[in-house]
Amino acid sequence: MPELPDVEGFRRVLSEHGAGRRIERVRVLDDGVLRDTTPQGLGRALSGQRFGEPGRVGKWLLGYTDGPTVLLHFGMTGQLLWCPQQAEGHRHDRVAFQLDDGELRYRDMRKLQGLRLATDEAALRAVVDDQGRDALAMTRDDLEKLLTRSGRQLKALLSDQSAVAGLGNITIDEILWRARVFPIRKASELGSGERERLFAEMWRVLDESVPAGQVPSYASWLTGARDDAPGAPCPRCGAALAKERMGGRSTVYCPQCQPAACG
DNA sequence: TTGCATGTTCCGGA
DNA sequence: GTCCGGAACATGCA
Repeated sequence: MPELPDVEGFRRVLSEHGAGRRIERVRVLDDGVLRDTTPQGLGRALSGQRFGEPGRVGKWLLGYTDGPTVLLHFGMTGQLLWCPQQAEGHRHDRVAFQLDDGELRYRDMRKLQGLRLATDEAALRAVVDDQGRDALAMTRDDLEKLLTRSGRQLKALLSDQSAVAGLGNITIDEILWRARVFPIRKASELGSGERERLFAEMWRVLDESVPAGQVPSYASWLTGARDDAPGAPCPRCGAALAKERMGGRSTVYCPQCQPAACG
């Protein structure tokens, strides 16, 4: 699940329930998600601190406090939930930040990523500086430069978090399908009309997804048909959708709307 | 039992 | 240096 829109949703959860509140205690239920700290270290660093207004860069949620910053990455299966007191536990709860009337729980089945603790500016920078311009902050000019200067395949380029931060597999397929561009076209070989469509559709997909806290599954979107690909009809033209591995990721596209040859 | 999954990182090779 | 594919990570499901 977690791509930029999802992480924006988790940021809202942290903002609504955590900002300005004191962390009474940190419960680490599975230290397999701690990347550069220990249960004791995390507890010592954060207990007694107050959460500030959280931030986000790409798929990283930045949990600022009066002191250190806790950085959360959700991998493919992570979530952040607000659980009032007495709420039942879940087998995939990994870390819980206890506040006075409930707790914020980091839940993650696969533990592909996890939590990091940044105790100073340099540690925070180390993570943030690896990220490219956040997709939501990208201007037309930013994307223009990125595309014209790179000979890489679009799918791979847009998946690269150091190039554009926040886009994930589902979002990228959706954007490329709406812009009618074949996923492995070389970025620098796109025409100006195609670059313009890419920017417009990136903006539209994010604009509709961010308030929803996920890339929504609509019948008129590729998302509504992709689970049944290959073979499911393209919501736009009815041709059979294709599903192939491109740029190292499973990719769904419409051979009719997104022809491999320049169009 | 096998293959696949919406993420990232590391490695070898072109 | 750039780019690509493949494997690895941990877990559940069809």
